[in-house]
Amino acid sequence: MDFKYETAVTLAQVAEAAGVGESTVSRVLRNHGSFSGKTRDRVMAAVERLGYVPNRIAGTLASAGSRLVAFVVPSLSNIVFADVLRGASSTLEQNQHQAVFAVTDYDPAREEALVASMLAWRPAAVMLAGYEHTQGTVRMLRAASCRIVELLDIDGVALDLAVGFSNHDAGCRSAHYLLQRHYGRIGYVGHDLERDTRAGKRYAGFCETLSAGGSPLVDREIHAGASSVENGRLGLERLLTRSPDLDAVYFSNDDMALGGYFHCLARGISIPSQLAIFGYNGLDIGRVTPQPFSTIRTPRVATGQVAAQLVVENAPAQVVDLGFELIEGATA
Amino acid sequence: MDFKYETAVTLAQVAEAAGVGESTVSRVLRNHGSFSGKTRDRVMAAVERLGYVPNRIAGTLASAGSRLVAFVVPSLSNIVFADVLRGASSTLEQNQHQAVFAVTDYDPAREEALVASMLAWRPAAVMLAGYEHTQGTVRMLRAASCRIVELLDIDGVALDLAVGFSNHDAGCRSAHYLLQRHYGRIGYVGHDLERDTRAGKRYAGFCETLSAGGSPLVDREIHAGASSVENGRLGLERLLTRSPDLDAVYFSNDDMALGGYFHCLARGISIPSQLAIFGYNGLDIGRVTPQPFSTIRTPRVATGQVAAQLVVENAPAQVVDLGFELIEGATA
DNA sequence: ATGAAAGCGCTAACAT
DNA sequence: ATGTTAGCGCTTTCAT
Repeated sequence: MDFKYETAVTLAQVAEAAGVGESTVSRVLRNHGSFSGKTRDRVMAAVERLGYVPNRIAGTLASAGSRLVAFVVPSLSNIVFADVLRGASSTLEQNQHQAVFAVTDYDPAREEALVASMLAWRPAAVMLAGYEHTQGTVRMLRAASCRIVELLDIDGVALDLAVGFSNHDAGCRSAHYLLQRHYGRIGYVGHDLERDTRAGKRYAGFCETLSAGGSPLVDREIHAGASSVENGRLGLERLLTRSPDLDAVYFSNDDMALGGYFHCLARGISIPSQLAIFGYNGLDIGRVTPQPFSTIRTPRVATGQVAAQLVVENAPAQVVDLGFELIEGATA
Repeated sequence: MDFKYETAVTLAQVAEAAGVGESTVSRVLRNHGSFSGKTRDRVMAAVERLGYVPNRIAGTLASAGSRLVAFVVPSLSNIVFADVLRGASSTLEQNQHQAVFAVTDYDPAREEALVASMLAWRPAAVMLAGYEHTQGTVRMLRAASCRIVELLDIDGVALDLAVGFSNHDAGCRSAHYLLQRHYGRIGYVGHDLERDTRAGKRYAGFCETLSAGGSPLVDREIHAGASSVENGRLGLERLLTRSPDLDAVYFSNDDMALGGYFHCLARGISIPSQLAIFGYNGLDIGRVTPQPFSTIRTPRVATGQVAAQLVVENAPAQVVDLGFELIEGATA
């Protein structure tokens, strides 16, 4: 079977059908410049009749102004990035921009390759997660004439725009909370901190605050792989095998914490009396568990929205701190 | 502060710097046609020196062959679509294609608008969820000279390519399983079936099989909103208030089922002896709960991969049934 | 208010 | 093996 590669209707054909010049059609379609109501009607009629769909490839090339926004995110399965994309995509749509994306799997080298390939589309902006990029990535981005937005992190020096919150502070706040509640033998269960540098920053802040408070971290279990509910469960199991006398555990995020929570349920460990659990992200699921999670809620959708807004209005370089909110649940 | 809108380096500049013609540079860059090793080195050196990044906008316009693939998905927060995108995006990348996306929020009218806007990029293919589209959407897609891929559903007539599995059959299989296990008073908890038509097909198949088996559905609770863990919990609570004597409940998917599971945990309802729970999707999280979920695992990532592969190789129109797998967990 | 014509940066014949 | 030359389908001056 063969496919209909009928050449699409072009603006020139519309112009001819409407009996006007090409530029007139262009003006009418973009509602820019002047034209009479009569011509507009004629043009629109022709557009309708022929089923004309403007070719943005050509339009972009001619006007040198791209309406593409490139997202280079570590993962799509991670609800965090899905939320950011969702927030951004509605704002972008409303402003006639298009989202293009690529997934790095938390690999900086892949990020570099993907940024290169994205830049070939001459996007209006490139959106990245966090501050940790290869030299090559930074060089390319600097050389490109597009906006750069670093998302979900503000602990560092921004290349251009940055929208998010301080992961380091989030770690500190979590530690404060636990100390305040008189937990004293605290452990940590996390995933690959080298790759997820934002989790690394939270961990660092958490440990600093614990130490400053006189109750340094007792033990930790760090899984080399990605964050997941399963790894959280496994991590807590291992941690408790080594250090059964912990009274609280900080998880690298809510997914991991949920795994820990399941482990406790399965083993009959009562929460929080025997063991307190503290997470990060404030996922919806943590509000539906039999005991709502103690965690930190991050403004993920808002991060996407604000980032998109700044790009759309071509705002000056700046760092926007959206903050976060500590949720006092029932698990710690 | 102002931004560096330095005009980017063009192929012509590279050609000049390398002392060769434009087409030679083009050939070298695309590794197509013939050129000497010497010239290749000269060209590559110039590319490197100038930091040249090819402009795909121009390239696409000139070659009339787009390497964009447009995804119009109902939701990104739903892990199902994130998985499909993930599967597709790696395959696409390997073949120098780019994914563009837009989110419909399960609204057919938005789908139509977004398809129109996507078509303006002259994509090589448009990927959609399922078969239910507005007349306008179908007309536009038919008129466009691009491949159309309908994902995650094969219960219907495909426009061009379709990759997925039968949701209707999945519903039937689930019912069979429950009947076989001698559950007899069966209920259903679901979300908006009008919008999520695939869930609707499962529901239909499920009910048919139950009736045929002599144990028609006893009661159902359908939440008007989207699927979520919270709505699953709420739904089960309501259902049990009305029909406390059910012995099994089928959920529209694992997210909803997880909510139901949490409800049981919170209320001390023992699973599966007091109440059996059956889900759909086979999410990872369902394997980590204290009792692994009884559910149906769907090939989401594979759906994305296969769809991308077919597009890349411009395969003839066809329907690919990837099937599904029933997982005998501990909840039913 | 409208049309003509010159590009935008590249690819793809067609020469040589 | 390499250069020359038309476009691709628009937008954008610049006339009129």
